[in-house]
Amino acid sequence: MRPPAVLDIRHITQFLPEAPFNFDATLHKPDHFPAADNIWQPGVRWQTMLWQNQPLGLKFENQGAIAQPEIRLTVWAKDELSRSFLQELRAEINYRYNLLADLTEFNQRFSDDAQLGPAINRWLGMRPFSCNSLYEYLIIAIVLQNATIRRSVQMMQALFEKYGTLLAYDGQELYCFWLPEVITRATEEALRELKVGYRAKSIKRVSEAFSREDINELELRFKPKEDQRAVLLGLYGIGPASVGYILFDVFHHWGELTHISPWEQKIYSKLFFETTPDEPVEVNELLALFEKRFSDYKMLAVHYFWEDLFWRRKYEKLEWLEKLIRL
DNA sequence: CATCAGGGCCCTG
DNA sequence: CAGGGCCCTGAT
Repeated sequence: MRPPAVLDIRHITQFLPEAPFNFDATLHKPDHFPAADNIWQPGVRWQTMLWQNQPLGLKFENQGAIAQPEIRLTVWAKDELSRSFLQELRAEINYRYNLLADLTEFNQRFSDDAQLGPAINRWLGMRPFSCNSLYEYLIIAIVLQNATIRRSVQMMQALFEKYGTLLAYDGQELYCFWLPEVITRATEEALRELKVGYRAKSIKRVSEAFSREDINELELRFKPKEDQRAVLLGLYGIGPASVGYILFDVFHHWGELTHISPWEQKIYSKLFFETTPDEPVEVNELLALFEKRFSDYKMLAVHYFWEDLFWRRKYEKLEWLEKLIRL
């Protein structure tokens, strides 16, 4: 293992998220697989970030409360960072972590919903977030395809060790993502050695597309949802399931829910129809229910149910759920 | 031991 | 639009 790059330049800055804001439920998603680029503990998240070609070490600390939110962000870097760099970084973090998103309408509209209301109460101020760039999220999506959790974790770790940068800051050692060009220079065989299987081709071709700048993430943010979908589907190895996650997590379309995979179908069936896993409710019926009850907020609503479930799983064993999660 | 479906997607017919 | 193939792995 290469020695870590030590980051010793430090900047401290403060964020004032829109209230209500739930720090832990926003910055930690118990359903995400663990990865070597972040660590969470209550009130703190360490996260690496590759921004404008600079590997950064971030540390988010909760300094407020749900009604009076305040985050202290410490940024570690190798070199001195310019004022404009830090300003743009701040804007990017506000965007990726949805810190300024206004949840008022969502909270009010569903506070009386017998099922969603209590979940909103428990997780008031929780937002979806993606700490990753679009390119990075695409790599994660590819690694998730047709694999168990354990295997996704193993593939991601192998990719980090081979192509990422190990960073040391604040007493932590975490990997940082690579630039697409790095994978462009790798052969498909070299990728296959990391046990990513047929995904090697997708990882390489997506990296090539970003290296050529076929896709400009910042521009794509301002395009209509269906244009975004079409662009993403045009990438080799990226299909409707991956795109669904991206339109929600990366592009913040809170009503995007068009694809439900078999394991998710079984969990939704249990949550909304009390069915047994061997006889799940039809996907179309689930989609119709979500559309009717939550319309343009349906994925955000589902996010609340989903996270609620996985937070519970952290502290109590839910036998039926364990059987449905492919570890 | 073998077979199979899968935290999908591509390609072919 | 249906169905086979693909890296692997856990379930049966």
